[in-house]
Amino acid sequence: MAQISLTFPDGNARDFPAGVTPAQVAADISNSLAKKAISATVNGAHWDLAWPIDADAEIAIHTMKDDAQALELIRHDMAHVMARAVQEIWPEVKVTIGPVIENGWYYDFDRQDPFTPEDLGAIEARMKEIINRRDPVTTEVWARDRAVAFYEANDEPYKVELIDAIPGDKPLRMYWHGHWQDLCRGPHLQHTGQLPADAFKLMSVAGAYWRGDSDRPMLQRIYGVGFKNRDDLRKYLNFLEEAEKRDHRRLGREMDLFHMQEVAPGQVFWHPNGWSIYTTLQDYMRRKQRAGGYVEVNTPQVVDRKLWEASGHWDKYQEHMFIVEVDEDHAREKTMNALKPMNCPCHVQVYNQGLKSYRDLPLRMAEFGSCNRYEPSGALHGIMRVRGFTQDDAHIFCTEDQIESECAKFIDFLTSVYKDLGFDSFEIMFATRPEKRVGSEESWDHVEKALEQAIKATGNDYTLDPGEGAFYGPKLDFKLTDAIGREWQCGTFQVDPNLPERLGATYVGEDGAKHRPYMLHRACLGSFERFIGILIENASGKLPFWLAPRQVVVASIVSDADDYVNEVTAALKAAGLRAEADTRNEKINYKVREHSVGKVPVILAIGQREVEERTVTLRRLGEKQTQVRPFADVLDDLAKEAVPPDLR
RNA sequence: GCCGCAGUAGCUCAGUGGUAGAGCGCACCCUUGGUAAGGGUGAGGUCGGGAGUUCAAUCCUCCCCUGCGGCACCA
Repeated sequence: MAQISLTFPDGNARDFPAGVTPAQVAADISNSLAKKAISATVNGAHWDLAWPIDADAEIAIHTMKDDAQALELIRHDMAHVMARAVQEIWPEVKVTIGPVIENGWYYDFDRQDPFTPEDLGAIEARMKEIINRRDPVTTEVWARDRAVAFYEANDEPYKVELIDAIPGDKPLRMYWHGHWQDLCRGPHLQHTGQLPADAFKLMSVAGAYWRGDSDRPMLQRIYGVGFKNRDDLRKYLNFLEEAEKRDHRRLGREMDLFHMQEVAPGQVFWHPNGWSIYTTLQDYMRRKQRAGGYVEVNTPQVVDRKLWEASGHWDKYQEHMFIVEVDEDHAREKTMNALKPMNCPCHVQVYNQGLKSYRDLPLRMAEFGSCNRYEPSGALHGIMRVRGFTQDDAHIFCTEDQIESECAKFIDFLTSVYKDLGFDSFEIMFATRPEKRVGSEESWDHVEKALEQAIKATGNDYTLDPGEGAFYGPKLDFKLTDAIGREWQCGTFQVDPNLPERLGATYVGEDGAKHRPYMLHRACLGSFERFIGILIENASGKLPFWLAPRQVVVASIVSDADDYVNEVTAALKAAGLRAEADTRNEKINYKVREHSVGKVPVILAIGQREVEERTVTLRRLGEKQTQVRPFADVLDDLAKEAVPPDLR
C-alpha cells in the first residue's frame, strides 16, 4: 500500500498508509488524543476525523481546546440536532438549510404553522434527549442520482433544489446520526454526545425567505446560540442583557433625548436634551470640515422630478422617495416633486453655477443635508434607521489625478473625527468593481489603484470586498467597533464619474478645453440620527463631558442653600456650561439617584457648609466618592473639560 | 414590503364578555433631609383606530395603523 507523509504542527513528519483518517492518526499518537479529538485541519481545510487523506499533507488534530474548530463543530452539529428534534416531533416539517452564524446557528423549516415560543421549549428538551443518545455520526458520499431519488422519495423538495445547485464535480455528503440524516458538507463531531447539552439555547423564531429571495416562500427560522460550556453561554446571555440596557431607545427615554410617534413614523422628535447632543456634534463637524478645506452649502428639500430623472434616481429609487405632487387649484404650475433622498444632484447644481476652472479643484462641498427616504416599514429601527435624517455629506469635485490624495486626506480626516468621538480603531472595506458597471476597464484600473495607494499612504490595512462597489465606481466603507464589540458601518468614500456626466458638470482645463470632473461622495458619521444612536449605545448613555446634554446639575441639600445654588448655576452657565439648578423639595439621595439615572456627568451638591465656605461637593457619575472643593477651582476645571476635543 | 408577536395612565406592566388596577412619575401638603427613591393626600384612561358578533366588547372576529424580533432592503 502506498505511503503518504503527514507533517504535524511541530514540524515532525510521519508516514502513514494512503487513505488514513485523522481518527487513526490520533489513535496512533495516543489513546487519550483519540478520545479527545474532534476534528483535524488538513492542508488548511477543516477535516472530519473519518475522512481519508490520500496524499502528503500538513495535519493538525483538534480537541475541544481549539475554540475556532470546536465552536464551529458544536454549532454545526447543534443545527442538525435541532432539525432532527423538529422532525421527530413534527415529521411533516420539511428541512432546508441550517448554517453556523456568529454565536450559534439557525435552521430554516417549511411548516404550515409558525413555531411558537412554547414549541422552542419542546424542541430544546428533545435536543437534549438526542444528545444523550450519543448516536455516532457518519458521513457517506452518495451519487447525485441516488441522493435526488432519496430526497424525492422522502418528500424533501428543498434538498433536491440544493443538490441541483451544487456543482456536478463536488461529492455529495450524506450525514447521519442515528436514523436521521441530512445533506451536509461537514465536518462533524464523532457522536452527538460530544455536544454540550447545557450550553445552548434556542433564542427566537422568525420568518426568512427561502434562499434569501423575497419572491420565494417564507420559511420558519429558529435561531439558537451554542457554546462549549455553560459559563460561556451565561456570559453571552449577560452580554445580550448589557446590550439591551444600552439600547438607545430606552436611554433616549430615560435621558429625555427624543421621542417618536405614529403621526411621523421613522422621524425623530428631538427633545431639548437630545437636540443639544445633535447641535454640539454638528458644531464640531462644522469646525472640522472648515479646517479640512470644505465649503458648506445648503440645498432645497423639494425638488422637481426632472432633476431626479436626470440623475437616474427617479428610475431606480422612485419607490423609496417621498413624492410631493402640487396639483391644487391655487398652484400656478402643476408639478411633481420629490423630497430629496440625497444631496449629490443638488450639489452638482451648485457646482454648475458659473464656469469652473481646474484651478478651482479640488472643490470640497459639504452639506448637513436633510434627506427623506421612504424606507420599508420593516426596516425602521429607533433613530438608527429612519425616514428623515441628516447626513454629514460632502462631495469633492476633482480631477482623476487628485483622487488618490483626496482619498488619503479623507482617511486622515475621518481618523481624527472618530478618535475625537471615542472610537480609536476602525476597519476599511475596499469594494471593487461589480459585474454590472459602467466605465472603461482602464478607468476602473486607475481609480481602484488610486484608492489602494491612498489607504497604504495612510498606513491603514483594508479588507477587500470584491464585486461590491457601486456600478459607477469603487468605494471604501469604514466600520467602527463599539465598546461591546459590535461593528457599525458609518463612513464611506465613493468615486463617481457617472453623475457629473449625467448632470453635465465640467471644468476648463489648463488646455482651455472642457473636461469632466470626478465626484467623490463621502461621509464620516453617515447620518446624525444613526450616529447619535451609536454614540449613546457605545457610551451606555454616559456621553463624554463635552457632548453631555446636561453637564452639571447643582443640587441643594437644604433650602437655605438655594440662593447659593442659583448663583453657582448662573456662574457655570456664564462660563458656557450646560448647567441646571435643582432646588426642589427633595432629599439629596433622591436628587443624586434621579440625575444618575439621567446620566448627568457631574452633580454639585450644596448644603449649609458649602454656602459658608464658598465650596461645592462634586460627585462624578458612577463614582461613589465626592470631593469638597472651592467653587472657583471647580468652575475652572469644568470649563476646561467642556472644551470639544478639536479645540483643545 | 414579508413572517411572527405586541399595543391598557407620562413610563413599566397586571386584569376581566357587564365601560379598569398597581408601582414609578405628576400636583398639593408635611418634612430641611449630607450623596442612588422620606411620608401623606390627590388628579390622571374613548383600554392604538375602524367595522362586525352580542342585550352588553378593553376582552371574541375581521380590516387598518404603529411598535418589537427577524427576513428582504439600505442610492
